[in-house]
Amino acid sequence: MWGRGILRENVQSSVEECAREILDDVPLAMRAIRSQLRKNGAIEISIPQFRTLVFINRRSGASLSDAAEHMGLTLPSMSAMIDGLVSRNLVMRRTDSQDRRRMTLTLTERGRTTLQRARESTLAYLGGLLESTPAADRAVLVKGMQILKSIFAERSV
Amino acid sequence: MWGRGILRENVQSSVEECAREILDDVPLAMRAIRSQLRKNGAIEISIPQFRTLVFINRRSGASLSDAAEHMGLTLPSMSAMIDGLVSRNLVMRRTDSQDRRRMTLTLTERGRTTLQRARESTLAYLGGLLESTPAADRAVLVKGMQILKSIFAERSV
DNA sequence: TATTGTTATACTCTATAACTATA
DNA sequence: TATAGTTATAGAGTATAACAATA
Repeated sequence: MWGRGILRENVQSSVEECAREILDDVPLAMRAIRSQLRKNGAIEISIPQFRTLVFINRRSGASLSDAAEHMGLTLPSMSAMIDGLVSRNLVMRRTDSQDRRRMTLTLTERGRTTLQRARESTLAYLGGLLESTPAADRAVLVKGMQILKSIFAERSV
Repeated sequence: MWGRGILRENVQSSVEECAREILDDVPLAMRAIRSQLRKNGAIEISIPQFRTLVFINRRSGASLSDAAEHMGLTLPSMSAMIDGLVSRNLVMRRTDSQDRRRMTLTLTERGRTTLQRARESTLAYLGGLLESTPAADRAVLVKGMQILKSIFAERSV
């Protein structure tokens, strides 16, 4: 079963080899995803915009600070990004009635459909690339991604 | 051996599941790498700059067009990026004596040391994160990265 | 005429510093 | 005074359109 595709013998790997592979391959994948996201048909969005929409979709009503912290951005940076999303009618920004310093963020209808279409189109693109990959390799890839996530999840979000 | 860490039973994976993991996890890893690269001590460089330095280091004397094609950028974009690297004394840009339309790119001494230091510092950061990861998981991660690379290598250079 | 690159212009992403409004 | 956010400003990264130089 193992060994049908790329996976072969090694069941251990040095820290150094692993770090090298991550540094070499993650940026490669990222660039492909980014360029795909930018030709999503009608409404183009960037990776930071996409990630922001994902966050607001999941945490509807979150504040600007919440979003900035999640994305690892400064408040002015997030404020500018939300400006762009609001001006494109993808996000609604309203003053919190409880604490009038806070801004609450929610997706517009257009924001929801844009997010969903971007996600589906990118998944379809990735799916196309994965069609010719053996299922066993895909399983290794999925496990690898989950391990990758577990490594970065604590520190960098 | 398998199953010591995160890896468990599934040896197959659907295209959809796999695509979802890639789309969710690659950007997460990318952000961590980027933020690390930006605090490399003395000389800060961005991911695109880092990748450009890597390319020029490997293909010393390559032209602007070569670099642009490798990075998937337009010529004006790459021209601007090289402007920045030249002004920071990391890259030398000279007219090719054979074909005077072409610019040949090489690293300066400072470019070489900057690249090496950035690479080592980022690898050290990744290595630190990987210390507590079981070696069996690291092996899966390495295989996963290699599969990831093979998927994107053809299409998106 | 085709290729290689640059300049002009514009928009997004990001930061720091200084500010306003609210608590 | 402390917190939430905006405005001012600046620099990198990216694109398209128009241009110049060379082949």
